[in-house]
Amino acid sequence: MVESSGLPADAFCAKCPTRQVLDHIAGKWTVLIVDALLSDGTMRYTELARRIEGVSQKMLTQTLRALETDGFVTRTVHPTSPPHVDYTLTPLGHSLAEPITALRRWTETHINDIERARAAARPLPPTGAGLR
Amino acid sequence: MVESSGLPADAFCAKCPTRQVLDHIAGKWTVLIVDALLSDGTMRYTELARRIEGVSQKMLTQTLRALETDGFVTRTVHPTSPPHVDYTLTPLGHSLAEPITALRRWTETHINDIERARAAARPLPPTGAGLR
DNA sequence: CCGAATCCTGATAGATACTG
DNA sequence: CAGTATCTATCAGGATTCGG
Repeated sequence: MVESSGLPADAFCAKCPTRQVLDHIAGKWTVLIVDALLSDGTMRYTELARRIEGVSQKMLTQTLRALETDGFVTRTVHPTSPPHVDYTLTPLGHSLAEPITALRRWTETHINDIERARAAARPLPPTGAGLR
Repeated sequence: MVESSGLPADAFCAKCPTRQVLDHIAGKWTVLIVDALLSDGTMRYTELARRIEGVSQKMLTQTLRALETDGFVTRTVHPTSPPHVDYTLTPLGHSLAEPITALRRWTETHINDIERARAAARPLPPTGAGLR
């Protein structure tokens, strides 16, 4: 597996472009956006905003633009009033959707085990999950 | 699939614990750490630091602790001098490794398509994908 | 009204230095 | 060796604003 700069794709190497892409994909909202578009086909901006609870307009726009430049979604503006913007997955986006859906599914399936592990790990967690 | 609080697991719902877990898993370093532990079995702190280029000590520690409380890795301290700490995947961690590895593999496989899309999208920045 | 850009502020990642 | 403490740069989120 060799990419255009002639080096092997290796996500463990900080320099490899794979790393940047992985960082995008691993982003908080990417999983949910791609997943939503996979199940619904084409969605409008506000449909996505409503579907993905808790996302801000800023992050939604920002993530969608990143997905667009990476070639995962296409953005179609209908010059109507009120404005109408459609987002849909490209073939590349569809192929990305597979591992991404697998990840969300895994999480939903194993949430019980994880919550049990959390309870067992720390019998008294007040706040601040990280180290501080 | 119903979790302990009696609600269906739904990552699209902001309240669902699945969301928090997904945020962890989708974190920048989690993918690389779990993946490294999968291939190497057991690794020491500095082995992980060396393997995963670009990770800071802070983020490595923080991510490892999160993985530990979520039940994905076990942390074993050998009371020797110098200190010796081993990290290894739990069975739950192993099962998580499958979708995570799939994601990294996908990225490494499709990096060509993505870079092509990026070049086509805008003759400008690769990483500054945010809106400005 | 929808989609998005801007400004402001609190949280978070990262670099560096220090410690048992 | 394996972290911790601290400081700083960066980024996410909220509110507001704007253009069609």
